[in-house]
Amino acid sequence: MKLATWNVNSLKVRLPQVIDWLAAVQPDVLCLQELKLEDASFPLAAIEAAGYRAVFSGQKTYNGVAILSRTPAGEVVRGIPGFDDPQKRVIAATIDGIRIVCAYFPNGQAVGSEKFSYKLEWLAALTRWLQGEVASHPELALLGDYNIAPEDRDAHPDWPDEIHVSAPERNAFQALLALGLSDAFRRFEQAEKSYSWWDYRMMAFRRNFGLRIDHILVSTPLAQRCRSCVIDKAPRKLERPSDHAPVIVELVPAGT
DNA sequence: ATGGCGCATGGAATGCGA
Repeated sequence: MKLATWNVNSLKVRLPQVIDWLAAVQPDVLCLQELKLEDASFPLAAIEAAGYRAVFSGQKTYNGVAILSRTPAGEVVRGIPGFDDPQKRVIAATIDGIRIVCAYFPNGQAVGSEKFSYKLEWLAALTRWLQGEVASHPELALLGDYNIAPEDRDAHPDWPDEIHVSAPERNAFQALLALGLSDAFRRFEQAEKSYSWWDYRMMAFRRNFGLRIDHILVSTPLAQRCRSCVIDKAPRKLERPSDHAPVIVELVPAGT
């Protein structure tokens, strides 16, 4: 079973790439972030024609998240319960017994800014909510664009000591791990300077001037089933790419 | 990184992302 996440930076622009990628990679679940479109504009017909179902929480211009899956999604939750937020950043659903949480974490803009405070409040609310989710759903995966590079090795050595790598953000990431979650990518040997995002400017992708900010955290029962976790750089090499690459985790069947 | 691009909105110039 394959679970994946991809910040597409406009589903309208990236739809052909998403359809091609589904056919090539055949994930069972794909979490999407930054749809940048309203629910009424969600390209459901094209996704169903590709053999997938979808649940989504869209928004004009900014944000917007979706979960695509081969099998039906139940217990759908939009947003963080108890955290009133007009920004559409979270959708959760249960698919084949696994609680899938798809999240587009706030950027934060600059350490100390108003948006940075929002990022930390949002992170605290997410963590609080997930504590209960992990307890009620032993098999849980949190997939998305975290906008946090958890360790120094997750940022290019020349990346400034600012947003995405600050102590409060990294502490918040550790608080998610403390729920009993595990970074699937780090369960395996990986190349040095493995990143999932590269700025469009400055030939950043060619120079590999990037950050690893797209993650898949898994609960202990799922961690034991992880066979691999990879960042797929192929879509970043296409014409008009998203600035993010997809991340894929492969699970072996339960009880094997 | 000083900025550099890409996307959305709206129909030019600006805000935002990371």
